[in-house]
Order: sequence, then C-alpha cells, then structure tokens
Amino acid sequence: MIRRNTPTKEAVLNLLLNSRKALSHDAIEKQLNIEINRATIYRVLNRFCEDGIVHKIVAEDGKQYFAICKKCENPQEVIQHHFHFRCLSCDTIECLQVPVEYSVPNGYEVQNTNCVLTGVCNDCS
Amino acid sequence: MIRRNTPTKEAVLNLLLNSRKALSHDAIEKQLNIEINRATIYRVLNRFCEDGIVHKIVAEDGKQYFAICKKCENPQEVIQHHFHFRCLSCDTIECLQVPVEYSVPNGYEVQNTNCVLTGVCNDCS
DNA sequence: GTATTATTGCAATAAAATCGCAATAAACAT
DNA sequence: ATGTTTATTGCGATTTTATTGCAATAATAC
Ligand SMILES: [Mn+2]
Ligand SMILES: [Mn+2]
Ligand SMILES: [Zn+2]
Ligand SMILES: [Zn+2]
Repeated sequence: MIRRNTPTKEAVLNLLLNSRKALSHDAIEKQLNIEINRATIYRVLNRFCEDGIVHKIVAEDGKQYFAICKKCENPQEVIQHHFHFRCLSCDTIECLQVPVEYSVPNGYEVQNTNCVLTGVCNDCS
Repeated sequence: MIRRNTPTKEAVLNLLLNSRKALSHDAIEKQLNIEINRATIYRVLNRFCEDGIVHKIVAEDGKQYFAICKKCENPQEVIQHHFHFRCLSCDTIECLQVPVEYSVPNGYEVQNTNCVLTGVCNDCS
C-alpha cells in the first residue's frame, strides 16, 4: 500500500512534530486549523503507527495518545520502550527518556510495552 | 460510606480470588453463575478498587482488567507496583511478580503506575 | 489528460463504561 | 419480630472513544 501525501497527513504530522507532549485524538482535532473529519484523523494516526512514524500510548483513562517516534542521532541512544508520564494536574502525557527495564519468567516473550506513570509533573508541582 | 455484604459482592470477589489472571468485566460477567446487571458489576469492581482490595489495569485494548491485591505474608515482599503481562495468543492479563523500577526527572511525583508488557506467554509459546 | 486507487467525508455502528432514578434489601435499632 | 435508614441493585438511557461501509474525491503514475 503506497502512501500518498495529503494536507491532512501533513497537518497532523506537523502537530505531532511540534508537540512536546503526546496528543489525544481530541487534542489533535482541536489544535488543527483546517477542519478534518474525526474518522480521517483516526485513520491517519493509525497509518502513522503502522509505518512506525508514531507510537500509540493507552492511558488509564482508556484513551489513545500519540507521539512521534524520535530517532536520536546516535542510534545507540534510541530508546525503544520508554516510560510515559501522565500528569493528573495538567492532564498531559509525555514520553520520558527512561527505558522500561524488566525481566519476565521463562518462556515469556515480550513484543511491546505500554507503561504509564501517573502523578504530578514538574510544571505542576 | 459503610459497605454491605451482598451476594453480588461475594460472587465477584470469589471469582477474582480464585482466578490466576486479571479479569475483564466481560469475563467476570460470563463466569458468574448468578445473573448480575452490567452496571452493578462495574460498581462492585470500582468499590473494590476504592477499598484497596482490587487493582485495575488498563490494557492497550482500552479495556479495564481487575485483579486481587495480594498481600504477602512477609510485608517486605509486597509488590506495590508490578508489571502485567498481556498474552496476545490466549488474550489474558496476569500480574507478574516483577516490580516496576524507574527514575523520573526532578520535580516529578509518581502516584500510580499502569505497566503492561505484551507478547506471548509461556503456556502459548 | 487519463487511469488507478489511496484517501476522505459522512453517517452508521460498535464497544466500553457511567449515570439517574426508582425499587430492593442489608444492617441496625427498637 | 418489626420498623428505619440508606447502601446497593436493576433498568434504561447516555456518554465517550474508536471503527467501518460506502460513495465521492484527489494524489500519483503513465
Ligand atoms: Mn512515547
Ligand atoms: Mn496486578
Ligand atoms: Zn502537569
Ligand atoms: Zn498466553
């Protein structure tokens, strides 16, 4: 499936690129200048995830949040699986540069992680 | 708010006590012998969470899963924040006896964690 | 320009969880 | 045992989040 460039795709991608935080569908829709249909936003986001451009975080509120997958200049510093922080005060989710470290029992194979720490962020404390 | 004992409460609690896995609302409803209303099950579960008897895990599927809070005989061994494992093959979630370890930037205060590792469990691999 | 088909808009649908309210029943006092 | 209080339940409606079917649109290649 060859991807095509569209205004919608550009707009959503730019939002994510310029955001310091992970964005919910709702936040994206509100921040968009141009009017884009709900379903389209979801589809664009899911395509980004499929293509590995963006990763999805599911928070305790059951909502999906999206953030750009940052590639460091030094590939060794690329943090694949990292913690996320959800601030109850300002109601945001951000990617922490903190790797998720764990050990699992024998025979268990981990393919993905979804780790969210909840509390109060530096800005709000 | 003083709690009352009811057949519903007993039934749901026994299910959770005897389950090796965390249970979704759906799973609980199906496994119950007696017929209990959807909303009631949710309310019972939320009360358990408020009372610290049960903890809630939200998975990437956006659904809530519930598991008994196990108190070890040795209080030092009580694992407050632990990882959870979600098996894509048998579609279950279980509590791992693996503590969530992390460090957060200055000024960040963590109150809760919701950490789920996804992959294939030992039974299915 | 024309053809192909990825993408979009729209409305309908699905799925999970909560809420308002009247009816019920658990706990307690008499 | 009987009555009172109010926590709990059942029911339906509602909210919220996300997906889907389908026809219309538009990006890309020829
Ligand atoms: Mn992230
Ligand atoms: Mn657990
Ligand atoms: Zn904050
Ligand atoms: Zn399994």
